Amino acid sequence: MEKRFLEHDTVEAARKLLGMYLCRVTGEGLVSGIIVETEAYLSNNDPACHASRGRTRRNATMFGAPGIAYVYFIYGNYYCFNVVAGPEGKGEAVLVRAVEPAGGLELMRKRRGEGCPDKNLASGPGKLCQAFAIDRSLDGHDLSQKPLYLAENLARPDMLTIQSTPRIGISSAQDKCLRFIVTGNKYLSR
DNA sequence: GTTAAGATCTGCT
DNA sequence: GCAGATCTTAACG
Repeated sequence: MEKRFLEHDTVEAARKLLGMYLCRVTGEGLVSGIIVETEAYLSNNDPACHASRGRTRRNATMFGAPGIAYVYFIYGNYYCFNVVAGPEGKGEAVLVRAVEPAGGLELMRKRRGEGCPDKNLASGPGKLCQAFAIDRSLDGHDLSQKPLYLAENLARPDMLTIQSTPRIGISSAQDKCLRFIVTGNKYLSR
Protein backbone atom coordinates (compact mmCIF):
# COMPACT_ATOMS: atom_id res chain seq x y z
CA MET A 1 0.00 0.00 0.00
CA GLU A 2 1.23 3.48 -0.83
CA LYS A 3 0.53 5.42 2.34
CA ARG A 4 1.81 8.89 1.57
CA PHE A 5 -1.79 10.03 0.97
CA LEU A 6 -2.43 9.47 4.68
CA GLU A 7 0.04 11.94 6.10
CA HIS A 8 -0.93 15.04 4.14
CA ASP A 9 -4.45 15.60 5.45
CA THR A 10 -6.73 13.45 7.60
CA VAL A 11 -9.97 14.44 5.86
CA GLU A 12 -8.44 13.64 2.50
CA ALA A 13 -7.24 10.32 3.93
CA ALA A 14 -10.78 9.49 5.10
CA ARG A 15 -12.11 10.01 1.55
CA LYS A 16 -9.34 8.06 -0.11
CA LEU A 17 -9.67 5.08 2.19
CA LEU A 18 -13.18 4.56 0.82
CA GLY A 19 -13.08 1.80 -1.80
CA MET A 20 -9.80 0.32 -0.58
CA TYR A 21 -9.47 -3.26 0.57
CA LEU A 22 -8.90 -4.18 4.19
CA CYS A 23 -7.33 -7.64 4.54
CA ARG A 24 -6.81 -9.78 7.63
CA VAL A 25 -4.78 -12.98 7.89
CA THR A 26 -5.03 -15.40 10.81
CA GLY A 27 -4.43 -19.09 11.37
CA GLU A 28 -8.06 -19.64 10.41
CA GLY A 29 -7.64 -18.06 6.99
CA LEU A 30 -8.03 -14.78 5.11
CA VAL A 31 -10.90 -12.33 5.28
CA SER A 32 -11.18 -9.13 3.26
CA GLY A 33 -13.61 -6.30 2.68
CA ILE A 34 -13.97 -3.00 0.85
CA ILE A 35 -14.10 0.09 3.06
CA VAL A 36 -17.42 1.90 2.54
CA GLU A 37 -17.72 4.13 5.60
CA THR A 38 -15.15 6.24 7.48
CA GLU A 39 -15.01 9.14 9.92
CA ALA A 40 -12.21 11.68 10.42
CA TYR A 41 -11.11 12.68 13.92
CA LEU A 42 -8.98 15.82 14.00
CA SER A 43 -6.75 17.39 16.61
CA ASN A 44 -7.75 21.02 16.08
CA ASN A 45 -11.07 22.19 17.46
CA ASP A 46 -12.58 18.72 17.57
CA PRO A 47 -13.77 17.78 21.11
CA ALA A 48 -15.04 14.40 19.88
CA CYS A 49 -11.52 13.25 19.12
CA HIS A 50 -9.74 11.21 21.79
CA ALA A 51 -6.61 13.27 21.20
CA SER A 52 -8.31 16.64 21.72
CA ARG A 53 -7.27 16.83 25.37
CA GLY A 54 -3.67 15.91 24.85
CA ARG A 55 -1.79 12.69 24.80
CA THR A 56 -2.90 9.97 27.24
CA ARG A 57 -2.17 6.31 27.71
CA ARG A 58 -5.10 5.21 25.57
CA ASN A 59 -4.60 7.50 22.61
CA ALA A 60 -0.79 7.46 22.48
CA THR A 61 -0.99 5.41 19.28
CA MET A 62 -2.82 8.24 17.52
CA PHE A 63 0.30 10.36 17.85
CA GLY A 64 2.42 7.80 16.05
CA ALA A 65 3.25 7.41 12.37
CA PRO A 66 0.50 7.68 9.75
CA GLY A 67 -0.48 4.28 8.38
CA ILE A 68 -0.52 2.37 11.65
CA ALA A 69 -3.61 0.99 13.38
CA TYR A 70 -5.21 2.56 16.46
CA VAL A 71 -7.46 0.03 18.18
CA TYR A 72 -9.36 0.73 21.39
CA PHE A 73 -12.02 -0.92 23.54
CA ILE A 74 -15.39 0.71 24.11
CA TYR A 75 -18.59 0.04 26.08
CA GLY A 76 -17.15 -3.03 27.75
CA ASN A 77 -17.76 -5.20 24.70
CA TYR A 78 -16.45 -3.83 21.46
CA TYR A 79 -13.33 -2.70 19.67
CA CYS A 80 -13.04 0.18 17.22
CA PHE A 81 -10.46 0.22 14.44
CA ASN A 82 -8.79 3.43 13.22
CA VAL A 83 -6.08 4.29 10.72
CA VAL A 84 -3.67 6.92 12.06
CA ALA A 85 -3.40 9.83 9.61
CA GLY A 86 -2.11 13.37 9.34
CA PRO A 87 1.45 14.46 10.15
CA GLU A 88 3.16 12.28 12.73
CA GLY A 89 2.71 13.62 16.26
CA LYS A 90 -0.47 15.54 15.53
CA GLY A 91 -2.89 12.99 16.94
CA GLU A 92 -5.39 12.47 14.14
CA ALA A 93 -7.01 9.31 12.80
CA VAL A 94 -9.69 7.88 10.53
CA LEU A 95 -12.26 5.56 12.11
CA VAL A 96 -13.26 2.71 9.79
CA ARG A 97 -16.96 2.16 10.49
CA ALA A 98 -18.00 -0.38 7.88
CA VAL A 99 -16.75 -2.60 5.06
CA GLU A 100 -18.45 -4.49 2.25
CA PRO A 101 -17.49 -8.16 2.75
CA ALA A 102 -15.35 -9.39 -0.17
CA GLY A 103 -13.52 -12.57 0.83
CA GLY A 104 -13.64 -15.12 3.63
CA LEU A 105 -17.39 -14.74 4.11
CA GLU A 106 -17.70 -18.10 5.86
CA LEU A 107 -15.06 -17.20 8.40
CA MET A 108 -16.81 -13.90 9.10
CA ARG A 109 -20.12 -15.67 9.62
CA LYS A 110 -18.43 -18.10 11.99
CA ARG A 111 -17.08 -15.20 14.06
CA ARG A 112 -20.28 -13.17 13.95
CA GLY A 113 -22.61 -16.12 14.51
CA GLU A 114 -24.18 -18.58 12.09
CA GLY A 115 -27.12 -17.23 10.17
CA CYS A 116 -25.85 -13.67 10.28
CA PRO A 117 -27.03 -11.93 7.11
CA ASP A 118 -24.21 -10.65 4.89
CA LYS A 119 -25.26 -7.03 5.28
CA ASN A 120 -24.71 -7.26 9.04
CA LEU A 121 -21.29 -8.93 8.96
CA ALA A 122 -19.23 -5.73 9.17
CA SER A 123 -21.72 -2.83 9.09
CA GLY A 124 -20.47 -1.00 12.16
CA PRO A 125 -17.21 -0.46 14.06
CA GLY A 126 -17.77 -3.20 16.64
CA LYS A 127 -19.08 -5.71 14.09
CA LEU A 128 -16.22 -5.04 11.74
CA CYS A 129 -13.69 -5.81 14.45
CA GLN A 130 -15.49 -9.02 15.34
CA ALA A 131 -15.61 -10.19 11.71
CA PHE A 132 -11.92 -9.34 11.21
CA ALA A 133 -10.78 -10.62 14.64
CA ILE A 134 -9.25 -7.24 15.45
CA ASP A 135 -8.22 -6.63 19.05
CA ARG A 136 -5.72 -4.57 20.97
CA SER A 137 -2.83 -6.83 20.01
CA LEU A 138 -3.03 -5.01 16.66
CA ASP A 139 -2.82 -1.54 18.20
CA GLY A 140 0.15 0.19 16.60
CA HIS A 141 0.46 -2.37 13.81
CA ASP A 142 1.83 -1.16 10.46
CA LEU A 143 -1.04 -1.48 7.97
CA SER A 144 1.23 -2.11 5.00
CA GLN A 145 2.05 -5.60 6.27
CA LYS A 146 0.45 -8.84 7.38
CA PRO A 147 -1.47 -9.91 9.33
CA LEU A 148 -3.62 -6.81 8.77
CA TYR A 149 -3.15 -4.54 5.78
CA LEU A 150 -4.72 -2.14 3.31
CA ALA A 151 -4.65 -2.64 -0.46
CA GLU A 152 -5.60 -0.58 -3.49
CA ASN A 153 -8.79 -1.35 -5.39
CA LEU A 154 -8.93 0.02 -8.91
CA ALA A 155 -11.83 -2.05 -10.17
CA ARG A 156 -14.82 -0.45 -8.49
CA PRO A 157 -15.90 2.84 -10.10
CA ASP A 158 -19.15 2.69 -8.11
CA MET A 159 -17.04 3.47 -5.04
CA LEU A 160 -16.25 6.94 -6.31
CA THR A 161 -19.59 8.51 -5.40
CA ILE A 162 -18.82 9.85 -1.95
CA GLN A 163 -21.14 11.66 0.43
CA SER A 164 -20.29 13.45 3.69
CA THR A 165 -22.60 13.54 6.72
CA PRO A 166 -22.39 14.29 10.45
CA ARG A 167 -20.61 11.68 12.51
CA ILE A 168 -22.42 8.98 14.45
CA GLY A 169 -22.44 7.93 18.09
CA ILE A 170 -20.75 11.00 19.53
CA SER A 171 -22.22 13.65 21.81
CA SER A 172 -20.15 16.66 20.80
CA ALA A 173 -19.16 18.37 17.55
CA GLN A 174 -22.14 16.92 15.72
CA ASP A 175 -22.18 19.91 13.41
CA LYS A 176 -19.08 18.77 11.60
CA CYS A 177 -19.59 16.67 8.46
CA LEU A 178 -16.61 14.40 8.91
CA ARG A 179 -18.27 11.07 8.11
CA PHE A 180 -17.73 9.80 4.58
CA ILE A 181 -19.76 7.06 2.92
CA VAL A 182 -20.04 5.40 -0.48
CA THR A 183 -23.44 6.65 -1.63
CA GLY A 184 -26.10 3.96 -1.80
CA ASN A 185 -23.89 1.08 -0.66
CA LYS A 186 -25.82 -1.73 1.06
CA TYR A 187 -23.24 -2.37 3.74
CA LEU A 188 -23.23 0.97 5.56
CA SER A 189 -23.85 0.97 9.31
CA ARG A 190 -26.96 3.07 8.72
C1' DG B 1 -9.12 4.58 45.52
C1' DT B 2 -13.57 5.86 43.50
C1' DT B 3 -16.71 7.27 40.00
C1' DA B 4 -18.95 8.75 35.70
C1' DA B 5 -19.14 8.47 30.82
C1' DG B 6 -18.30 6.41 26.39
C1' DA B 7 -16.42 6.92 18.26
C1' DT B 8 -21.68 0.21 20.30
C1' DC B 9 -24.61 -3.81 19.63
C1' DT B 10 -28.34 -6.95 20.63
C1' DG B 11 -32.73 -8.25 22.11
C1' DC B 12 -37.18 -7.21 23.41
C1' DT B 13 -41.55 -4.20 23.08
C1' DG C 1 -38.08 2.23 18.65
C1' DC C 2 -35.75 1.87 23.18
C1' DA C 3 -33.27 0.27 27.22
C1' DG C 4 -29.66 -2.75 29.11
C1' DA C 5 -25.17 -5.09 29.08
C1' DT C 6 -20.49 -4.42 30.48
C1' DC C 7 -15.57 -2.68 31.45
C1' DT C 8 -11.85 0.39 30.23
C1' DT C 9 -10.35 4.95 30.58
C1' DA C 10 -9.69 9.38 32.63
C1' DA C 11 -10.79 12.78 35.93
C1' DC C 12 -11.13 13.78 40.71
C1' DG C 13 -10.30 13.26 45.84
